[in-house]
Amino acid sequence: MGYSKQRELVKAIVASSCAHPSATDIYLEARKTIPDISLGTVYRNLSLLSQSGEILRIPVDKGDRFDKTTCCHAHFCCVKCGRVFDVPTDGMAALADRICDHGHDVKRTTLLFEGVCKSCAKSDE
Amino acid sequence: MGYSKQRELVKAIVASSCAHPSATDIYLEARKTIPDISLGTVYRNLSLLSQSGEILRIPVDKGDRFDKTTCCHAHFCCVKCGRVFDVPTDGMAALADRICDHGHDVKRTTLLFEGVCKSCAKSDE
DNA sequence: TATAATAATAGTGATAGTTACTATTTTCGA
DNA sequence: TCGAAAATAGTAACTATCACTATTATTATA
Repeated sequence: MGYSKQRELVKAIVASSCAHPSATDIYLEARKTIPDISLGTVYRNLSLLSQSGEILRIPVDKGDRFDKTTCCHAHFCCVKCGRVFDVPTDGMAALADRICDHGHDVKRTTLLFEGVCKSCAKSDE
Repeated sequence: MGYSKQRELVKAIVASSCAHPSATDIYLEARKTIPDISLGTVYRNLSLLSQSGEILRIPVDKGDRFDKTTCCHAHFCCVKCGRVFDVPTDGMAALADRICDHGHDVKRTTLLFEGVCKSCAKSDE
């Protein structure tokens, strides 16, 4: 994997965001810096970066979301507003180990909780 | 939700399968019994059945998969052959409880491991 | 049982997220 | 500096899923 300012930008946007942006979010943000960046380039780089482990792909109901890779954590996604929250957790590594004991090779772990977040529940009343 | 033989069939197919079939898998299987069942009907019933908790929807990389057991367990998906394995686990409910303590309302929990399964790793050598 | 209201269907078309393709441009080593 | 390799922009294609509509099946009721 060589260098391109587009890939650096995509990585920087994911790294600086706490909102778990979608590919389209990242595309729109990237266009502020490189106006003619193409959506395909954003998708390709998101795939490359998540394959190499530099960012994390979160498979949510409608389209994927992306996260900077910090330590192992889970996500909570509100089915109403679509926001994704981080959930610190431990014990997941132990579970993955158990699968590896069976001869499988775990490359990626996704723990996702979905429901209605506090503020959406409030605005429902 | 009333009755329809199409919905019964979709439910029966999911209930009798251990392979975590996709919507298309279920559609193809259903056509053996009801040749003119439509793909839209399969999708609609899969949505209805998973909403009512009669079956479980598993969001995998490419398209969703469905499972008969709705009791809490995780999945391991092989990125090579696409097969989905069940992973029994406990402690997930405790995690969901912790999120609820923050005022959120957890409706669905997805714990997905991805990697290369034993037999795919073997056939790689 | 007959019938009217309701729900579900088949078939088709539309949508959205994502990937593939190609000609052009950029990167980077020699 | 030059040329091979990689990356890009732009567009088109693909796939999973959902929406729409006329028709058919189910169900409640008289």
